[in-house]
This record gives sequence, C-alpha cells and structure tokens, in this order.
Amino acid sequence: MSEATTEAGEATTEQGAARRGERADAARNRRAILRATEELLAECGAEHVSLDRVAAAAGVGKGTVFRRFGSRTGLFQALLADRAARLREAIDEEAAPLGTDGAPCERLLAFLDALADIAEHHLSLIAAHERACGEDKFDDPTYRGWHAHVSALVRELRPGLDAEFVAHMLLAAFDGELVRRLTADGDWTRFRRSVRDLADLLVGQGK
Amino acid sequence: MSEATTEAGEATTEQGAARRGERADAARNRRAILRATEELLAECGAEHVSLDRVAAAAGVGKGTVFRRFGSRTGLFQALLADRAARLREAIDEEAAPLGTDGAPCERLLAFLDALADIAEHHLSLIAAHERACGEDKFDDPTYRGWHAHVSALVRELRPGLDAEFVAHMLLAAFDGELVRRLTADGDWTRFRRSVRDLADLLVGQGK
DNA sequence: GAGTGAACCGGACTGACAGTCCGGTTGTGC
DNA sequence: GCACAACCGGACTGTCAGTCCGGTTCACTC
Repeated sequence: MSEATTEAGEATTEQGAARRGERADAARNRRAILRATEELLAECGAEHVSLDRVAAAAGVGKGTVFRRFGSRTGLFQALLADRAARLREAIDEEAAPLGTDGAPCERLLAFLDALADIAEHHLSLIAAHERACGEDKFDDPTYRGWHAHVSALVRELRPGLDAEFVAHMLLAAFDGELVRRLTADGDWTRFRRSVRDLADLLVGQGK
Repeated sequence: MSEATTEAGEATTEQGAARRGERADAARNRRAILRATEELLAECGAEHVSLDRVAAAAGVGKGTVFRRFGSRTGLFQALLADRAARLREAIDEEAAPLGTDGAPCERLLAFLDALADIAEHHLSLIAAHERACGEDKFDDPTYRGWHAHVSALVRELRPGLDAEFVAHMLLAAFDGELVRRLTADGDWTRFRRSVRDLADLLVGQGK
C-alpha cells in the first residue's frame, strides 16, 4: 500500500536502511531481488517462483541471490520479516490498541486482525514462506516473535491454559494454504470474524 | 503394533486385500514399497526419503513406484490412508466411544485422542505426508474425511460456530512439525491434555 | 504343461531446481 | 588516482520427481 510496502527492503531499520558498510551496488541488488520476488509471487503461484527466475527478473546473477540471502528459505524469511516490520514495531511501542498501552484482550484481537491484514495483502508470500521454511517454520524469527507475543498475552489473560500451545493454535489460523481456501470466495469478513470468535472462545471472558 | 500395522497394505479393504484383478507380483511389490517407505521414514527424517531410495529399499525399479502410486504425493497419501483405516472404520461403526452410539462430545474427544495415537506412532509419516501434499493437503481424502467428521460433531455441539473453521483448527493441532516440537521431550501426556483442553474450550459446556 | 497376450517390471533418461565456485569487475577508503 | 577488498554473475554440480519403452512374467486356455 504505502511506499514502504511496495519499495521492497525499505520498511525496517534492520532490513532496509543502508546497512553498515554495505556497498551501493549491493544495496541496489538486494532491493531489486526483494522486489522481483514479490512481483513473481503475485504473478505466478507461490510454488512457481524458482531462484533462477528471481535472479533473472531482478537482473542479477544467481550467485548474488545466494550471497545476499543464503538460501531460498532465507530469501522468503527476509521478505516476510520486511513485510511484518511495521506490525513488529507497533506491538513494541505504546500506542493502543496494538502497543503496550492497550488491554491484553484488546491487544490480542488487534494483533490477530493485523495478521489478517498481512495475510490479505501477502498471501502468496506467506504460503511461499511456509513451504520454503519447511520444518524450520517454527524457528523463523518472524514466527517466533509472533508466537512470543501471543503466548505472553494468553498467559496474562488465562493463566490456567497452556499458553504456548494456544498461541500456536491461534497462529495456525493463518496457515497460507488454509487461508487461501477459506477466503477463496473473496469474503475476508467471514475469516476475520471466525478468527475473532476463536480468540474469544480461547481467552475470552468465558468462565 | 498389531500385524496389520507392520504388514503394510494389509489393513484395509481398499488398500490391502488383493484388489480385483491385481497380479500377484504387483500386489507383492505394492506391499514391499509401502513397507520400505515406512522403514525409511522411521530411519531417516521425513525429508530424506526420496523415491529412488524407496525403490531401492523395496527392491523394485523406480517406474514401479510411480505406476503403483502415481506420484510422491500419492505414495504418502496411500500410506497415511492405510494407517488411518482402522480409525476410519471405528467412526463409521456403532460402538462407542468413537462410533455413532457415542454422545457427540464423547465422540469428538475420543477421535482427537485416536489421532494423537496415530501421531505418536506415525509422526514421520504425518510430516512427510504434509510436505508431499503441499498445497493439496486439504484435498487429501484422509484429511477431508477427518475434517468432515469433526465438522459434523462441532456443528451438533455448537450450532452457533463456524464449524468448518473450528474443525480445521482442531486438526491443526496435529501438524506434524508442531507435534514433533511439542513432544520433543517425549511427554505425550501434556500434548494430549492440551488438545483436550482446546476441544473443551471450543465446544465444551462453557456458555 | 505348452502357448499367448496383456499386465507388469525396472533402469536409463529428462528437465528443473537449489546451491557452489571462481575469474572478472566495481566501488570505496586512502 | 590508486589498490584492494567486496562484490558480481553465470557456468557447473548433485539431486530429485517424474517419463518411457524394450524386455519379462504372470494368469488363463486348451
């Protein structure tokens, strides 16, 4: 949406703004690769994006992609981290409803709704990220951050529950392929309501 | 466990017992392939099982594997269907707690516990199946069967909920990689309790 | 128990892809 | 303007899913 969303690699301090000592050509290529990846994800399905194609679309060699991101997994992790950067900042700041000033329940619902936003705009990325990470999905920094956040809120709201497990379940609602099916008809309202109802049942005032 | 569990391909009417017109050598190879797949899954991780290795371990050519099962996906689908056959039968019969004689809530909890049994004994298979199916996971006959069953029970127990969504969430607890992490310490009791608590919150007497 | 044809076998082959490597190039600090 | 470290890119490798077809084996008949 905003320029930070389309201008790959510019949204976060860590990912975007010129890194210490990074050469100009390196920074330029990094941005080109992220942008090309996103475009290919939007055009083709998440699974038809090979690194050869990414490199070609970005106008760089394959070696460059690997030097920048280490692996296919690393590329999608970096891209997801970039797209999730604003959310990351929002939950660390104070401003309600996402930030530390909000009430736990309000924060949780706002966070899940923000995830739905990300899913709505970057569904292919989420799907590609899951596939690329494979068994390491739960080790991905972005996922871990989300899980830690949700766990903490659940723990606060319902001390009796297995907060870590419940947090995984809430995040499971955003499985890329599942979301794609649930919203295949374009009805994101229903999905958002289902997620909110789920959260209500799990940590709401019930009991 | 039982002979039907170790003797791959013998557990179900559809998968095992000599199919109409199937030649003896074909049946023998089918069994050998399923058994070899399971052994490799147990030995190596779910992701180091290539079809070349399966074919070699089964003592057949690669072409045979593909003629039997169509694709990598088909192989793991067939193996999972085979391992889930007893559960499938149990929920279609009458005997409580799984069958139609049981109360809905009792049936649901028993079903989830039975899934935990399968997960405990065939975790690598579940993980391999998920990866192999990829975006088609939700189209897999076994998953669809489980989902239909859970959906129906949820609909009966809590008409107000989005039963299909809730059913997906309950089944999400059995994601292979997630289960592997949650039970990495060998404590399956905790996992089972968490799943039961989850079900209680979602469809229990609350409200 | 020999003959016959259809079903089946298996391994060589293809195409695609992730990841590596190194000779050549470019940017940056002095 | 110079020197060298950092960076570039495309050719190369190894692996894997899936295909293909000449040769073999089974089941059925007489």
